[in-house]
Amino acid sequence: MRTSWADSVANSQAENPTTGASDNNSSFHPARSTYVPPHLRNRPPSSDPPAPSQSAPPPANDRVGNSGPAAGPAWGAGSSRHDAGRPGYVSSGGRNVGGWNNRSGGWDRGRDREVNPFADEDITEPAFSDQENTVINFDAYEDIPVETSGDNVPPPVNTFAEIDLGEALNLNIRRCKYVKPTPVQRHAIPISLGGRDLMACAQTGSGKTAAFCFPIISGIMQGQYAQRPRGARTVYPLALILSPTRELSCQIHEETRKFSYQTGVKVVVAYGGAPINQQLRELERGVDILVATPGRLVDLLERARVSLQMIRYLALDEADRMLDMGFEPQIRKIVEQMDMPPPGLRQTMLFSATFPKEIQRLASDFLSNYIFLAVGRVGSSTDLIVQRVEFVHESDKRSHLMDLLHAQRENGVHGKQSLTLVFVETKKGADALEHWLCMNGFPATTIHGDRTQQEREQALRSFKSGNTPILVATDVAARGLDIPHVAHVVNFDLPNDIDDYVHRIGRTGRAGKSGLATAFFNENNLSMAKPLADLMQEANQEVPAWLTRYASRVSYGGGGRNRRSGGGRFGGRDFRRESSFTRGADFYGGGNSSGGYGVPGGYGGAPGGYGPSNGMTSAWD
DNA sequence: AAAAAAG
Repeated sequence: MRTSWADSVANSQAENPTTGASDNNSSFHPARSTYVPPHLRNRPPSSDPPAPSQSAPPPANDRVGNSGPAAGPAWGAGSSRHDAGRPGYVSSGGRNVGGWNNRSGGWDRGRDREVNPFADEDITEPAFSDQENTVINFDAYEDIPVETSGDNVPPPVNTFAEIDLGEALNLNIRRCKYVKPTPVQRHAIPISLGGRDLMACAQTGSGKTAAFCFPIISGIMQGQYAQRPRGARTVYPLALILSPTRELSCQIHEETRKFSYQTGVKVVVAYGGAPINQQLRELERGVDILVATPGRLVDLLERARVSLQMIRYLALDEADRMLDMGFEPQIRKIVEQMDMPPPGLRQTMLFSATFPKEIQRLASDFLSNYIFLAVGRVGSSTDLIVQRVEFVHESDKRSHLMDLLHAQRENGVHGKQSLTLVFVETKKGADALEHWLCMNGFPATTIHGDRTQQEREQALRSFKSGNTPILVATDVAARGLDIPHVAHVVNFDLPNDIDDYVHRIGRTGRAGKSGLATAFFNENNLSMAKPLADLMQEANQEVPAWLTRYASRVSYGGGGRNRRSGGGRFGGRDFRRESSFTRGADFYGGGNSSGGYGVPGGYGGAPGGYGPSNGMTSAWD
């Protein structure tokens, strides 16, 4: 019933044959007609054993790694490698014997208890049987503009096969049915494998988690890390992944577990609102990658149950959020004031769909000689999301929402209602709207920070399963959550920041599928008129004339913080490109005129600087 | 001003 891996390729090619025609700015067009899936690549004409069937995961006690029929086909000798400068790598002539899975630490005994994270795949979405839709529509990503800046940017890859991620990880990639890397993965993975720090700005739903997870897992598998101290009850993770909400941390954990299945790399999640004792027990069983929200991590650090002194990889998901006003002190405490190795001694990766310049400036404190990567337009899935704005007075919002929901119910696809995510401004407002919807016969639930963690997770489960096809949410659900089958995002209350809008609408149109986003605009949202109109225009959306009129009245005080003015097509642009020419002392925190971004060589004509003629590559060139 | 994140 699931399509096979090869069929997925065929399907994704057949589904959307015309996508490539529109964008004249793209300079890279992978030769789709000659595409060969990774498991068929680099294969000598005969003699190699067949690739394993990805529809039949091996039993849970399957031997790990180097032996068995899976070894070989994906890594032909002579395929290009990006292992330069990675300490500890052992080249093994294309057969990956010996370089992998020889970590010390001896918790192999725990491995046979490792729960198969792929086992419950088919029962998690009982309401949706069209499994082929879970395959990413790659053609939707073919023509995406890419911009990189920094010293010696490693070239992108076109397939997973040409990256030496290791047998066990590649097997998991196949189990996940990832056919080929998404644009952000194509660029970010070689950068990370090259040992470089990275600030990456990529559209919502484009596979950022895998982009930072694969190099971490691969690096840990290869690393000959010194025996970690075994302090009384302290654990010493090698990698830390931080995210701004508990649900997102959960999701990253789930995903990372799949990627690390039978690799010997242990992933543990820690977040607030859940009993700490169970998390402590998990930690005591060993942890290589710790996924956490900031508050609970600080708690664990203060109890000395976790030490960061062995951290080799730090990833901040939704990094701009993590560094905004509310979170910044906590993040600085974790990254700068505990025992984490400084930039240069760890590898740091920051990911988000949006990256305002002022946040980039803060973030550069955490980075060393980093590469900036921007993939896609205006931080959004743009073309895949149809955006509508309607003028709705505050008092009319509920009845207007009901009209939308009625229409959607009647248009219901295949008899089942598609999922609708409704964003509101306040927690009280969320409860009130949920109650009203339920009273009016619409099965709704709500997620916000005043609910218990149990309630939050239950709400999300109920929504995902289609049991409660309407979810009323505050911004707690705005970022990162990957909820399949969200057909419609309603901004019942518009946010005050255009970046929040970008993240919210990004809950639909995921994995290359289309989606609809409707915003209710009224006199309370005047400050959003211009940023919203600009964003929609850049995304080739139809902008109502009335909104353009509001937008042209420039007197609204900039409350919407139109960071994109003059910003052009990219959701993110490397702030170093501008600051290196303005040289304002305020950008450098005073006096620190060359090393402020960890960029050796400064900004002048020196080799490795940021002159327009060197140290920069771009997909446009 | 609101949201999130520790209990």
